[in-house]
Amino acid sequence: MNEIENITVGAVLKQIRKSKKMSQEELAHRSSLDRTYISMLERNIKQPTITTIFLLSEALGLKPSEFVNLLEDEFVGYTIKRTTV
Amino acid sequence: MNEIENITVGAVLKQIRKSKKMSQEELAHRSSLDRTYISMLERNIKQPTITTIFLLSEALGLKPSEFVNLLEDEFVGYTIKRTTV
DNA sequence: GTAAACCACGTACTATGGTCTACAAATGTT
DNA sequence: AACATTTGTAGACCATAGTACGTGGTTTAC
Repeated sequence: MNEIENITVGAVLKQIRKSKKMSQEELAHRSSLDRTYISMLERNIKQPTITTIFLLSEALGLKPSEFVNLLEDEFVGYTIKRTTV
Repeated sequence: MNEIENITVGAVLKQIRKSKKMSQEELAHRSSLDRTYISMLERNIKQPTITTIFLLSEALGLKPSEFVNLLEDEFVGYTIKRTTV
């Protein structure tokens, strides 16, 4: 079984944002988040809280559960192993 | 429009956990999270990251998107206002 | 009653979410 | 080429996610 430490949103976030032809700066403005933070999310350096998921989804025009559903598809077959046990 | 600062998972989390007749400690063990942290989530003192949502959903036997869908239903009509603008 | 399970709650601590400023490196446009 | 737009990246900073310890209070069962 494949193991990962965290759920990362970079691929999904970038894909949706590009499909909406939106820049990081525009997404940052619409979600009232920082542009450099959006960049970090897309490069999988940070992971968002549930509130940030809601903000991003709203700004991208889809439901948070739809966003999360795309994450599920990406991480099918993976289990999360906690490093700090 | 009703405004909130954060998405809180307390009500949904507690409801699902109780419906599965699971204690906080058992949920903590299954999700490899701390029991007192589960307690804080249920009392809306902390908000989880997306990884924690996945861990909790897995432990509770539902899909993360289903968990988030329940949150959506709870927060229909609410907008998130950022305090730290 | 008393034991045992469950949970609220406090405090202290480490790790990381998220902001902000600034600059470099791509990428696109003409 | 030159210019504008977009994105990567670093470093400092504050707020909070998450752990770990304890204590006390409530419920359920014997």
